[in-house]
Amino acid sequence: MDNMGDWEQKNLINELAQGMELARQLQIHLNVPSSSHEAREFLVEKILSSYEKALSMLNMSSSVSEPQAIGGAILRMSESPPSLTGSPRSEDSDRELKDQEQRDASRKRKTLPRWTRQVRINPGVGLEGPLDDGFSWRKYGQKDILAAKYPRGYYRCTHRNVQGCLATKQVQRSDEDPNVFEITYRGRHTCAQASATHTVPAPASPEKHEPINSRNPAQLQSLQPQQTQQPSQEMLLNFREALKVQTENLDTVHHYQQPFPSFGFPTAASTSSEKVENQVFPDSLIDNNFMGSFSPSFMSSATSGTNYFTVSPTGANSFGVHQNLQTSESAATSTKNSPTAALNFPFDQEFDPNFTFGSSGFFP
DNA sequence: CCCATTTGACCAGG
DNA sequence: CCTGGTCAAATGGG
Repeated sequence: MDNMGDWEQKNLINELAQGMELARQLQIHLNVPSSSHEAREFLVEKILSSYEKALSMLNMSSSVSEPQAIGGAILRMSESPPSLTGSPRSEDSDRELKDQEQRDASRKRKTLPRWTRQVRINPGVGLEGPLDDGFSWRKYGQKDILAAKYPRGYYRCTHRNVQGCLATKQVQRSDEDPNVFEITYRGRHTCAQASATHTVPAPASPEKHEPINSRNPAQLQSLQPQQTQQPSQEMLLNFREALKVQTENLDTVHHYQQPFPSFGFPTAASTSSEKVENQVFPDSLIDNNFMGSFSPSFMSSATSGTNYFTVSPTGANSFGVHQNLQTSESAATSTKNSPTAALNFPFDQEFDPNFTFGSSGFFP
């Protein structure tokens, strides 16, 4: 970051500023009922592409010099250059012909977007679990990967059967830095994750209701024909989570210190986005359109900083996400006999610092 | 009793 | 043939 040329930085700022401007426009559009779908869609597209550009700039400048040194952020699209762990594509095993839908899906899968996020957890303290992104995942497999010290965990969206949500993620602990997890997401969530605040008129299914305190970051961009899927979803989700916390705090305490100490939103809200959210953005809006949860001040501060996410046990706990939290927590704390679970520290595994990643296909 | 995780087998692509 | 990804029966926790 420091080594980013000014011109580059300028471009970046430019891009972000534009994104902000577009977001503002979108905001206006959203408040005008007569605004057309197309117009909104269009704006969203532009905003997304704007962020995409900005991100790629960041990635370029950071990866050229220090791949992940700064623990920086690193969202990568599949098209982007190699460098990432030699995890090639290879996918699509449409053996799941159970649904004809899934067939289409499997076909789609080839084109499914894939992006990787590196998450650094807080060392030291035992608990590392909550690499939680707000979605509930269900583990469906684990595999030892050649040339990788740690096994890779496979997760799919919990609501896959019910809603046909094809989102998937893989969690791979980094070889060199055990505090870093590479999480590869595949596909976008189409499920109306919990928080049936409104949405699905599902007849009060006797399901286990998430003990969600207030309401879970509703991740429902579902019915949107978004073909171009991007990491944005992921990021924005995090932003919203942060925002959510702010909102809550604003309700009660008007002076939040650090809702999430090491969550990677250091100077965020430096401008203290005060009541902006609640007023400017109606609830429904926030739930339905993730863009809506952007307050200019928050966005600018958040995006200008590093966009990597460090997870701290306590910090994430306060987010009130459970499913995942529970599982990972139990795995990490109660230390099961098997070295698995999303983010369980395989302390019980061999731990030889075999830093010779040069031998494997890590580097050409 | 229900449901998520575990774990070895299975499958398809390279 | 090897490897990564997924399935599904068994397992265990709540």
